[in-house]
Amino acid sequence: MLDPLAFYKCLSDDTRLKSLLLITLKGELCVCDLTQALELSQPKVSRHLSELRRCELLTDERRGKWVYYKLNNSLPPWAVTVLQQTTQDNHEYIAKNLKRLETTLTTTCC
Amino acid sequence: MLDPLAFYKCLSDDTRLKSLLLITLKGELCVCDLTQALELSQPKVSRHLSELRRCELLTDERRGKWVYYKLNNSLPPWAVTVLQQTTQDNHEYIAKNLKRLETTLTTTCC
DNA sequence: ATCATATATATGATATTCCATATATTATAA
DNA sequence: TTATAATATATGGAATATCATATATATGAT
Repeated sequence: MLDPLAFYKCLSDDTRLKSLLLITLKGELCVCDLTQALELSQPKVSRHLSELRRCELLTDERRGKWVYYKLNNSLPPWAVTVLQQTTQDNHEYIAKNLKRLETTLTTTCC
Repeated sequence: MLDPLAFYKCLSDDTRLKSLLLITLKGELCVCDLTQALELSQPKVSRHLSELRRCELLTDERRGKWVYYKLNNSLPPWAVTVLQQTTQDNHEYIAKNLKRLETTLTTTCC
């Protein structure tokens, strides 16, 4: 049931941490949203998201062509607190990506 | 001023995470306390503590033969919250080490 | 056929570990 | 007082393990 070490290993990579914080903030995002927001290759983003899914931090849901990721509903409360607190107090860390996310979301995404 | 990625990289190793949680719980501990509690080699513990100091999560203070480590007073509040919340809700993760800590602390430590 | 996403493999980069040794402090003996 | 030993901690260097990346390819939906 998610030990803290596995959890923090997930947070210890730039791509995964930013993805988690953006998803925490936005509720859910698809792979292409994150690919654009983070300015990274699709395989790279996909690979990290799949790891976050494997560790049960995220769940995925396909809707048409897109696959949306959101926080796993069964995350323990302490983990949710950690993600929310980190998101709240580190806005600069994701500011640039958030901005890109917002401008590409208004236009069509992928 | 401590970015979240650097912080979580520090928490992504078993030795470092357990050391941090034990120190969060106990206030301060010396290297030999941790060496015994974690049942690890002295150089291994020392190396990880020195990294936590380098990243400014911990500060050290020599008192006689012993070097005591505690949480850095200038840790940002969100980081303190994360450590406290993690310690509180993951007691099983450090239960065995805590027990060892308590039995060796009563006798002379090193 | 096209678009979005996932995976496999090879490779490179980083982190971790161990062993031996160095330094620092204290205690003890001559 | 100096010399020596004992204990606590830190570090250099080599061996190993772990992780991240790019490229190529595969799958699945429209």
